[in-house]
Formats: sequence, structure tokens, C-alpha cells
Amino acid sequence: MFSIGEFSKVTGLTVKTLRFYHEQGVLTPSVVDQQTGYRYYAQSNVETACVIRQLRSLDFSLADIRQILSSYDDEADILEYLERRKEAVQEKLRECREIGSSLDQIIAKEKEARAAMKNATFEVEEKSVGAMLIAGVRMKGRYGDCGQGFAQIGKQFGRNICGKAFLLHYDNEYKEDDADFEACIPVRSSVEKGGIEKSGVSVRELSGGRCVALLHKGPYDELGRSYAKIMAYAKEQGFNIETPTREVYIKGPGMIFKGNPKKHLTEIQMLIKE
Amino acid sequence: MFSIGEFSKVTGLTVKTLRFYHEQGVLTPSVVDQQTGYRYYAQSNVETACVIRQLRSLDFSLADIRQILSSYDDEADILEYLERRKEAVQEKLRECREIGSSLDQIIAKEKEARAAMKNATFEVEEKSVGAMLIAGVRMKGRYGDCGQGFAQIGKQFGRNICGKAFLLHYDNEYKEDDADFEACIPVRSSVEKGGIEKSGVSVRELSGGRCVALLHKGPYDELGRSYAKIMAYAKEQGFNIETPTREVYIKGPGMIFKGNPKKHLTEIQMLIKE
DNA sequence: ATACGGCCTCCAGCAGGGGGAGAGTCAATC
DNA sequence: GATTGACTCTCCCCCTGCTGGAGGCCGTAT
Repeated sequence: MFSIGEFSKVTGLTVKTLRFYHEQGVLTPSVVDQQTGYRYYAQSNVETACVIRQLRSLDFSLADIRQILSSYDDEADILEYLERRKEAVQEKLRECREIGSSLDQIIAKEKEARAAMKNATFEVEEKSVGAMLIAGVRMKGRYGDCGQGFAQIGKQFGRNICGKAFLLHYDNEYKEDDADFEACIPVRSSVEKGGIEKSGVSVRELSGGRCVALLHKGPYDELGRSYAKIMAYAKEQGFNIETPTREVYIKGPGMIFKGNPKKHLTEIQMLIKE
Repeated sequence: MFSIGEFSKVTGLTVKTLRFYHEQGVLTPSVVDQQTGYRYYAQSNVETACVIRQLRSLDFSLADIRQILSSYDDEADILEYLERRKEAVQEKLRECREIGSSLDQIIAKEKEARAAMKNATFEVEEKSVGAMLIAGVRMKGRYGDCGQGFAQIGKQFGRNICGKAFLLHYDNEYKEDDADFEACIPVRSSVEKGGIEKSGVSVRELSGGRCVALLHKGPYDELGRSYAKIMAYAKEQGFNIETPTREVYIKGPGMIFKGNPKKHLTEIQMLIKE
């Protein structure tokens, strides 16, 4: 016979836990002194305690454990319980993986943005951009509506997105309400090319080349200043600019927050006709 | 302005949850009627609610969310939170995987035993067993102490175990207290062979061959009957039996329960000298 | 006698809500 | 103006698997 303290040391379960198990009818001490209420545990209780520990380590609920203990004494008999438990664990695993990959995505995105910020000079640069496969939705109207286009692409290509969203501007002048633009996102090469689908999304190769580029920090409605700056540079250098021009959203509204517009980062890219 | 019911439909959070969030200071309605206590939510609350949904879907605690909302409005600022969360998720993932693999092991073991039961004739068979790499601990004394040997091997080779535990009997006669036997478990071929280590475990190849075998169902102390049966058969057939003989524990005490001895399955294998 | 440690019961609290009782409110209709 | 029916309010209990603490009894060593 063990007192509850001794039994606690033997089984590794805390005294509190033992009292709780008693109350729950999971592990009843073999003797309870009627006078004092003291609990005394026998050897056979040690075995039960071990079984309970095992089952708890497999994360069975106390209700399940109570049932299992009351009816069975062999693993063969609880196969159903084990398999139910396994399915639940699989499910949990799936959830965790999902959360993990979401977190990874968000973190990766933020880190890229941070790196871009660090290397940023906010001066016009000349560089070259590679060709890439993109999915795009051509739209006419207000720039503010581009979100619908991106949502459309996101819905359709979800996992196959492999780069930052950008906008192609087909207008040669600034238009407020009747702009002609295309919301685009680079996609993996495993996606099939094709004409414009019913959904309005076209998948095609976008060619690269030399370009002038300028990183813009701040809200979108201040992009004008950066456009002026880059256009002035291009004129000064005698570059002939191709249409459409690009606006790459390095850091825009996030997946969690709408984001602080002052921290938005956008790169304007203008390909040079050679 | 939305009433709590309307806001619930807009945000997809239940009324109960909204009240709870209010109480917790996570999402405070922009107007609370002093007279009636009615909560009214503004547009800005919708955005906050979305953020909360996102963060909850990443399984952030309400305490974290409250802090995040009170201090930040951009994902860049909560990178630390995200990374802490990610680590916690990784940890959870590890736990789940551990539990899952334990469950798999137990289930697989039980299913094998069940299959063995189904095909069992409980008659002496002739068959052949393959060679295998084993880890063994030679012991002298009582059979009942073999558990220590198995525990030793289990501790040392854990993940590399690839078959059922068995005992090699080096005695030609039955001995109670001073038996000479070896607790063995097959291990993966990736394990290095070697002499007897300090721990007493020896890793070596055990050769196979033709044998007579008999499945025994029931407690170990009734093995004698099955031994008698198989020996009689061997004598009848004029087989010359090799020492040591083997006792393979198809189903013994389990990982959870000590198990019901009446359901134990043990195969006696005796190699034939040719 | 007294001090100390072990044990008892009962209550509260964690997280993130769900369920329900009983009472007050709102808006529309009769 | 009154009534109805749909909403909403607060308050309390419940879930899981314990943990912590208060206040009081028990046993023994000194």
C-alpha cells in the first residue's frame, strides 16, 4: 500500500493529478479510509497508472481512458480507439502543417520586403529583368479595382504563384477613371499557357530586357512623384520607353493587416526599346 | 453601424464570440449604448475583425492578438510574433508526429498479430526462415528476466528494430532458475555488426534454414505442452534439431497493456540439422 | 506539548468559447 | 397605442486536464 505521496513518486503522476483521476473515476485507489479520507494505493493500481500514462501520452481523453480501462485489458480490443485517435492526430497534423506553411509564407514575404528595404537607394537604376510566365487579367477602369484581378488570379493559381504581383500600364498618359491596365502575377512554368480563358485570365510569357527602375516608398497615390523622376531620367539618357510599363508590388497590403501605406514599397520598371 | 447580429453575419464570428472578444478587450464595438447595453459596430471594426480572424486562424492566443492589435498595423512589425508562433507550431508538429508514429507502431503490431491469428492452424509446420541481422543479450537465470534484455536492446537500437523479439534457448533441457538464453531483436542492416559491447549487446548475423514451427496460444507457463508437441513431431520425422531453438513473441505484453496472457501468441522454431 | 510534513476538501482559474435562462429593446404592424 | 416577434442584454454553468492556494485534519519525532 502506498500513500498518495508515495504513489505519486512511484508513478510520476502528481498528487493533484491522482486526486483528479480519482474524482473522474479513472484511477480509484484500492482503499480509502472512511475516517480520514486518506487514499491508499495497491500494486495493482501501479499497473493501471502505467496504462493511463501510456494512453495519456497518446493524448487520449480521460473519458476514452475511463471507457478503455473499464472494458479492456488488451491492445487488440482497442484497435478502433487507436485508429480513431490516429485519424484525429492526422487531422491535427494537417492543420498544423497548414498553419505552418501560412506562417512561412508570411514570414518569407516580410523578410524579402525587409531585404529590399535594406538595399534600397530610392534612386533610378538601370538593370535587366528576365522573361517570365505570368497570369494576367486585363482591366479597364480605376486602378483601385485591380484587387479583383489579383484575387481572380490568386483563386485560380493559388499554389502556382511564384513571384510578386505587378501591374502593366498600357496607357501612355495618366488616367484616373478609365485606365487600361493588367493585373499580373508570375506563375510556375508547370502551368499551361493559353489564350484568354472565360474567367478573363491569360497565361503567357512576358519578355524581359534592359530597363530603368525606381523603388517607391509610400502610398500609391504618391506614385506620381516617382513616375516623374524616372521619366525625367529616361529622357535625360535618351531612352525610348516601351509600353506597357510595370509597377511591381514589393510590399503592399499584407495577408493579415491592410498594412501601413507609408511602408508600401513599389518598383516602377520601364523597359528600354533598343 | 451594425448591430451585433448583423456584424456577426458580416464577419462570420458568432454573436457569443463577439461578446467574448469585447469582454476580453480584443474587439471593442465602437459604440455601446449606455442605456440598453447594445453593441454597435462600425466599418473600422470589420477590418479589425478580419485581422483577428486571420490571427486566430494562425492559432494566435487572444492575449497575443490583443497586444498585436494595440501596438501594430503592419506585418513587418510582428515578425517576432510570427516566428515565435512558427516555432510553437513546429513543436506541436513534432509532438503530433511522435504520437502518430507510436500509434502506427501499435496498430501495425496488433494487425500483424491479428493476421497471424487468422492463418494459424496451431499444428506443427515445416517452413524455412531467412537469415537476419540481430541484436542479442545473452543471459543466465530466469526466463522472466528476459524483459531487461529486451529493454536494453530497445534502448540502444530504438528506431532500428525491424522485427519481432525472440528468445534463443541454449539449454537442451528445461531449466527453471539457471537457464541459458539470449534475448534478441532483428535490427536493420544499417546497424554495424560488432562483438559484445560493454552494454552486453552483440550484433551479428543469425543464419536461417529449414525448421519445424508451432504456434502457441496462451500464457508462457503453458509453453511446455507445445514444446512436447513439436519435439514429438521432430522425433517422428527423424529430424535432428539444432541448438539454440527459438521462441518468437508474435504477440506478448503490449506497449499499453500488460496484455491478456490467454491471448499471447508465441512461435516455437527449431532449425533442422541437415 | 509542539512543530513539521503530509493529507484532506473546497474554490478559483487557465483558453476559447458554447448553451441556455430570464429580462429588456427595437421596429413593424394592427 | 398596443402587441408581436425578432434581437439583444447579462449572468451563470459547462467543456478539458489539470494547477494553485486556503484552511483544516492526521501522524510522528523530539
